[in-house]
Amino acid sequence: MRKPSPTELREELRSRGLRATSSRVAVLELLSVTDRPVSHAEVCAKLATSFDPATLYRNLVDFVDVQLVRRADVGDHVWRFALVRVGHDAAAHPHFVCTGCGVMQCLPTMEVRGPAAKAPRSVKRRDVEVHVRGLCDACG
Amino acid sequence: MRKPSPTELREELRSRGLRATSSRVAVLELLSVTDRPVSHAEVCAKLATSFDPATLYRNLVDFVDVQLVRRADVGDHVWRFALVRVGHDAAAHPHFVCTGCGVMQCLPTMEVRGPAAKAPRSVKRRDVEVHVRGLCDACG
DNA sequence: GATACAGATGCGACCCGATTGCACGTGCGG
DNA sequence: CCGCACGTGCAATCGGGTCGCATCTGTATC
Repeated sequence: MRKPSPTELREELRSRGLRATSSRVAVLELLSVTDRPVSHAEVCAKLATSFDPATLYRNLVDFVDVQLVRRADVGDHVWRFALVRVGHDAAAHPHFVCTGCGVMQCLPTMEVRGPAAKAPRSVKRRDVEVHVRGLCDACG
Repeated sequence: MRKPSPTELREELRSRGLRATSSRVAVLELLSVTDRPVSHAEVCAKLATSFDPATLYRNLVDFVDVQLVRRADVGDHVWRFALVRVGHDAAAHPHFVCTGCGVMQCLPTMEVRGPAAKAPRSVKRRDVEVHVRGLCDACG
């Protein structure tokens, strides 16, 4: 993951209507250089010496509110936060979720199909996220 | 959902190596007559006048341990417990999960397909659960 | 049936992630 | 460079999930 410059990060924040505070820049940078969803606890582990855990939490929630970040729950009762990357629509393709360690991975070549007769409207609309849940090779 | 007789429930428990206590019979009956995953809180709402919440919780995890019940997290940070029904393999077909209210629904006609080239082994093995996450018609 | 004991229960305590209230601090539009 | 709306720090709360321990009970055995 490319490390964006502080200026880029600030502009990204400002363009979403958020003030470019130092904690937000730090959190956003952390997310930018990490290619997997991270939990609030992980963010704290990296940044809690500089910022309050509640602040980091609110930063993450703020990012979710402005759609900079997606909040995912992998099944372990811990929210994970991952940058929404341009050209990467969550609804576009399934994602593999390891039920052991929580890592997520794109499955760009796969798709869900079949008659959606009795399915909810959101399925027919393709307005859904598909999670393929199992053990990753490392956990398996 | 058919209501099984207490004797059937007791035998089911005994056959799994669990003692047929009154709380277990009550919880198992509740699960048997409910066709959607229920949370610990819901079980408590029905049975807490007769049994301790911690007991009900332990009953549920006991059931999970002996594979009588499946524990599902729908994304709201609340475990849901659903009876494993014969002839209903969770890996067999996708399940729709409402991200609003948590109801789960089978999508028996749908399937995930496509080249699984870079996918984890568990995907190739089909040893995975597929969740289609979106809003149900009621929440939509 | 009576008995013994492994397993189950009830109660309370505790952990930890999530969330919020409030007083103080600061980014940034004017 | 000023003011204030927005953000932060701190502490407290809340709730689901878990566990320890003393007591009780389902069951195998006699």
